[in-house]
Amino acid sequence: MNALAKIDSSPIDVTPDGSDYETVRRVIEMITLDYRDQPSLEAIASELGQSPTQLQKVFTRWAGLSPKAFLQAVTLDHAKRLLGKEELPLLEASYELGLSGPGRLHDLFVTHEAMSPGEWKARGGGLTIRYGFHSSPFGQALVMATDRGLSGLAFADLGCEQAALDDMMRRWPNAEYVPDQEMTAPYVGRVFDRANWSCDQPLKVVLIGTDFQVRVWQSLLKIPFGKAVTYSDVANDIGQPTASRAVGAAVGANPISFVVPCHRALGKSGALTGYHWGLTRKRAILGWEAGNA
DNA sequence: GGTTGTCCTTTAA
DNA sequence: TTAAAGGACAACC
Repeated sequence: MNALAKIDSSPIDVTPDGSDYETVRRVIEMITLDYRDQPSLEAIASELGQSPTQLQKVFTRWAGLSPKAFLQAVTLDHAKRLLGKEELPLLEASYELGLSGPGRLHDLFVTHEAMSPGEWKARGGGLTIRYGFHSSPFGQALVMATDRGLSGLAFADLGCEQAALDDMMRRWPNAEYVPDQEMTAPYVGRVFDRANWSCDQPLKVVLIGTDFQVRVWQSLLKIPFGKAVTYSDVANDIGQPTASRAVGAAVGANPISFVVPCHRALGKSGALTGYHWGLTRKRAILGWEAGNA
């Protein structure tokens, strides 16, 4: 608790555009709330008490897209395009690159290791997890790491940090948690700045979950930037074509959001079906990827 | 759009 | 080991 207080008083703003997210979030909410009568830029701007040009600037800086283009990028139509016709071969193709050894999983270049079932059963017992809050392009980011690598990444809107922390701590109740912003800070720059995505220094992540969950997450890691798959695609990929619904549950339990790109999993129709940290954020991330492709 | 069918994981006896 | 509950689904009114 006092840990939180300390965090609040000394936020580390690693990403300069982090504060833009609050504006962007509200724009997205407005757009999707009444998408039928597409509000004009002027209408949105006045609602937020900003000038249209100012809003345009913030938006473009954040997304790499104008509000209008962003709007396009978040439509059902565009989602279907992400799914594409050739998404299955794509999965197959990257398959052999996959699980053995440090490969090019994820454009972020991730090496991962999974916890053993025994470690999972211990519910994090014997594990020391260091954590810290940092601002990110998608709101406050809660970063968690063990000495073996990144183990958790969660999001929270301003003022809701405690809820996110509770949520994450509930997953591994027996672990020991130590607030340590200095230790977690470097991950933020590493993860959210594409310039730092390279294979020279693969990002180490630790997947803590059941066997099934880990298989699902590994499958997600193979989805390239700017692409998307359906839940049934993932089910196919792990060799259990009828388990799409269980896949959904596993995707939802993903502890390292963004890095494990659970936002690139869509319903078969291309509809965004759900997101643990809020649908708005899923839209934001997808739109951001469209603008930073 | 809502509603139902199905099937697999999880969790708790 | 078994049983019950329930899903970020998908298909079908």
